[in-house]
Amino acid sequence: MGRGVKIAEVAATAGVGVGTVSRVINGSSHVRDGTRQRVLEVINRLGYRPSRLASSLALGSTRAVAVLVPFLTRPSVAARLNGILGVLDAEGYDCIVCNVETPEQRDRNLHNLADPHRVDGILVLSLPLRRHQAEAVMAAGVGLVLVDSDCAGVPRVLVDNVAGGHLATAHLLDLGHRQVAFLGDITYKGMGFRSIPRRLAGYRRALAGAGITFRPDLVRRSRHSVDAAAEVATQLLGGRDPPTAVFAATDTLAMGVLAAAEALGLLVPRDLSVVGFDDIDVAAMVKLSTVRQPLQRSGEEGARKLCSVLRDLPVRAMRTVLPLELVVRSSTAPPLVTAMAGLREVG
Amino acid sequence: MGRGVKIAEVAATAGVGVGTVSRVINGSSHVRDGTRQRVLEVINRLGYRPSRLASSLALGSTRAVAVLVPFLTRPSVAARLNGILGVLDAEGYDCIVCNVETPEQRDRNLHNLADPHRVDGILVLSLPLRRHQAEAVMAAGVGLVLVDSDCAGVPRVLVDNVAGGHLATAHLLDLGHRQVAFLGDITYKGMGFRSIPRRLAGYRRALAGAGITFRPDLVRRSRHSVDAAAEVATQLLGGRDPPTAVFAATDTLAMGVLAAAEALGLLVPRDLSVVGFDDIDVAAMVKLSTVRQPLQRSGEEGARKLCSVLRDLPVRAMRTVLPLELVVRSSTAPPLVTAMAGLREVG
DNA sequence: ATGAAAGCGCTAACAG
DNA sequence: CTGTTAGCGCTTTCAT
Repeated sequence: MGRGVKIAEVAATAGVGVGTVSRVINGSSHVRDGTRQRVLEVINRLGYRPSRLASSLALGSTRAVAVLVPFLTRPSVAARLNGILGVLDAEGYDCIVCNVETPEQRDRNLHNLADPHRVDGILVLSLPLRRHQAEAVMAAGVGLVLVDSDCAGVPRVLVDNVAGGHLATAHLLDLGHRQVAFLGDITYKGMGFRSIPRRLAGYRRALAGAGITFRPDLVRRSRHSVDAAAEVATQLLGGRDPPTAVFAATDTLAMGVLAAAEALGLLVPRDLSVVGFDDIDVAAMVKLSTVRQPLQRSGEEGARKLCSVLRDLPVRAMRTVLPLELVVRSSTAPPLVTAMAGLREVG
Repeated sequence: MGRGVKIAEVAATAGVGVGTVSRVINGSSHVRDGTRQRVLEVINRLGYRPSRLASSLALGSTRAVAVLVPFLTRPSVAARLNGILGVLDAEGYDCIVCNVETPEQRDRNLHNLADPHRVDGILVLSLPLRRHQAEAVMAAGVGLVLVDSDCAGVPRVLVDNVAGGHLATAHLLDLGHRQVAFLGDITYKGMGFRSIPRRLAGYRRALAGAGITFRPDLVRRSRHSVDAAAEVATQLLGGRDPPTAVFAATDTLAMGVLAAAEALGLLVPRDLSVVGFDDIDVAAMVKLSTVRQPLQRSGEEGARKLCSVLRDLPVRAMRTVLPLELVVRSSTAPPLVTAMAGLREVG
């Protein structure tokens, strides 16, 4: 054990040149077996460990990638990040995580991470990039891949949120609901998340497809927390001509709707149907019907894609669209009127 | 804009030496104002950006720290990590996140992260370290701080889990419960988390303090997921001589108990009281009484502590104990028998 | 105040 | 197969 043992010392002790030691370390085949043993022995005896910085500088690669994530504490984000870390670890990359909560943070990070020799690549989660930002990164020779976000010319993995919004809404419509509300989140000034507006588009499309006129008063927004959603939902459900069903753009928002319903004494799904989006862990717990998207897998695919980029391998698909799936649990049912009509018919 | 502009080119263009350019970049005061302007102008014109690796190597510091986290997707972990990232970002450190799910991963990471010039410091979350591991890291000149984990001689921030377990149990006992169960998680082979065993110790101490004999059959374990906990809780509650209350060692486990109760048709808190631990976001949502620990803050304190270590500042406290607080919501109430006795008295 | 030069520790091309 | 040497790009004495 020795502090600060350098390759030269190992070479000298083993009676070889530094080149040979380097070859041994990096598993080059062009080293006689005896020599290798001797070097290895000295390395162990001296407790030598190569300097990461030095080898990275010589190699011209940091063997690290950064991931830009908005709101790390959201379960959906953590799930994606989990997938990313898994493959990056397996591929031997360090993963620098940058939590982003404001547009300034996003831009600052995006800029700084493009510094020479800072990271080999960047994975951006959910945050839409402007063309020039993406180009700046790539022009700097830094690999770039987007997850849950879109930008032409940049490798990306995403889901069809319009289809997802349609899926959720159509489920409610098929059940017989005619007053279906939409609960989205407020636009985080400047962050420009695109997923939720797209889900809203899907909602409108489904309505139109069913010949139902869009009621702007049934579209609400709240901050992205259970409490905030509950508050907004309380107003919505307590107002005049309330909906019999609501499509909440994320499971977290749906939780708020559920809480509001309970507080108002509404039984779900008897008095109110609710469908969410994402299928985070708690969704199953509260038996929420929801649109499931492969969160962890999106992270894995994105990370794999980045690894390809970094190895200069051809990216298999510039744009990978992951499947969405409606998971029906017990937060959705036909509206009371329909159910009663059914009874009447039967009777 | 130029790809690969190096400091020498800037120096040449500005008609100065590289030393001067370096001084300008790093804000050294010993540069004439005119010179500084000229250099700055050239830097901008050429689009020069210093190489992170090169400066780090010269400086002998990576300006990066690693954080070892077990099970990133657990809400409590994400909350802590969020706190860590916040202060590290503010302090200008990159944060490499290493997710750890097995003892081998933990040991491998701990070993590799101690490579020279890999990171300046390591923050370990919840994972207990053996003395020799901690010493190896520190001996390698890498800063080390523990969060939610204990190890003499290492700066750390934690809570008193024994006291927490006592707090939760005493609350139930004070309510009049006499059959109080404990639900912990299975020992993750080799990971050796210590928090939950300590909470169990607090539970036993509270029982003893109330003169109640410990019933081993009331102590159960499950994997750390809502589903698994629900399964175990179902057996517990459906068995002979079931408890009237359960202290679940984490909120996630408590969720399982709640789910099991509902499935069995037990009303909470009328037929069963439940108290959890952590106070993660969902706890409020399901109105779970719980022992709150400052999750995000623990991360912040830990990160701050690490920053002190890295700056060779004296660490204010080797061992910071954060406060615990009982949050009573509506998952706890007196047991039915007691409530009825009370009624009788009144009547 | 500023230029020249010696590292920081390793990799890789080149010669042998 | 292996030793030597020239970088990788920046910081920092040490002179001037």
